[in-house]
Amino acid sequence: MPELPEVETVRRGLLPVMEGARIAKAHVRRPDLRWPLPEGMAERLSGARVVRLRRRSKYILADLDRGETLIIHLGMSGRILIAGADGVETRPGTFHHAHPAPGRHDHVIFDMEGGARVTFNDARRFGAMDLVATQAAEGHRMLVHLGPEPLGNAFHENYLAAALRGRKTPIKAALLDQRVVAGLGNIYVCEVLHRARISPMRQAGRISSARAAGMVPVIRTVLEEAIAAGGSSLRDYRQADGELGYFQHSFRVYGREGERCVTPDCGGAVQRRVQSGRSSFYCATCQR
DNA sequence: CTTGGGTCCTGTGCGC
DNA sequence: TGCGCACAGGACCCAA
Repeated sequence: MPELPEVETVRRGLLPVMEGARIAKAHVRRPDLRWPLPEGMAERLSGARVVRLRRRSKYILADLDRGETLIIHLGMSGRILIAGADGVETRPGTFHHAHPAPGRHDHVIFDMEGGARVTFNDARRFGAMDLVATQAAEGHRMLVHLGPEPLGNAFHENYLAAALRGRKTPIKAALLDQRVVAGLGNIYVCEVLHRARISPMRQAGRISSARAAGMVPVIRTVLEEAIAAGGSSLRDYRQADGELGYFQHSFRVYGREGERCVTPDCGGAVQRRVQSGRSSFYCATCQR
């Protein structure tokens, strides 16, 4: 899926068309995403104004002026595409021809006041949406167990060291555990561990407090660099405006099996190994 | 409680 | 060119 940097990039792309704007009409074309969409979602969204577009971990939250919040998760393959209002009224009475026909995996469409169209597209349908009272959003079952935001103040050296203490699971799995820290996925965990020179197989609880603490600034830096680059474009993921992010060019290990390790004076090679069903890319020479 | 594995779904790219 | 298989950014659910 899009991980935190990609979701943040999507949110930023949506800001100009969604925040402060009214959803003229919402269309649900396929209600069976990961879970069934909430009852009457299209009707409840149509006519509502988005007062704020937030992000929590890999979730986008749209607070509406009706006291409800739309929660969106992109799953593995979810995308949000924006089609501008350009050419909407090529000539009078042709509004319905302004946007091309929806594609096979365009499951939810928001036609914004002003003509822009926001489309949720998700081939694998691991994505999810729910619409709940804004007051209840933080306590939603998808959000309530999330750990701290890695770019927020609650995520700090002492916290991470304590969170890993005593854990027997490999550090790779611990960092993927959204209760430990919220927003990392397979790619960024691989990148973080390489920069921190920690083996993905090392037991989380066997990392010294100092080294555990040292991962905090690495996590922040990797995520901030990725956000600044507009996220990573891999397979079908793109920014909301269709532009490609370019952080994938900055990957040091992810997808680089067989290449030389880029750590100065290391000389090792990047290896791939499956851990609990996910590929870990790492250098066995400098990651310990 | 923690941990590991299977599962949902579709598309793509590779080797033969 | 066609076919089958491995693999893909997530996270829930259940068994041990």
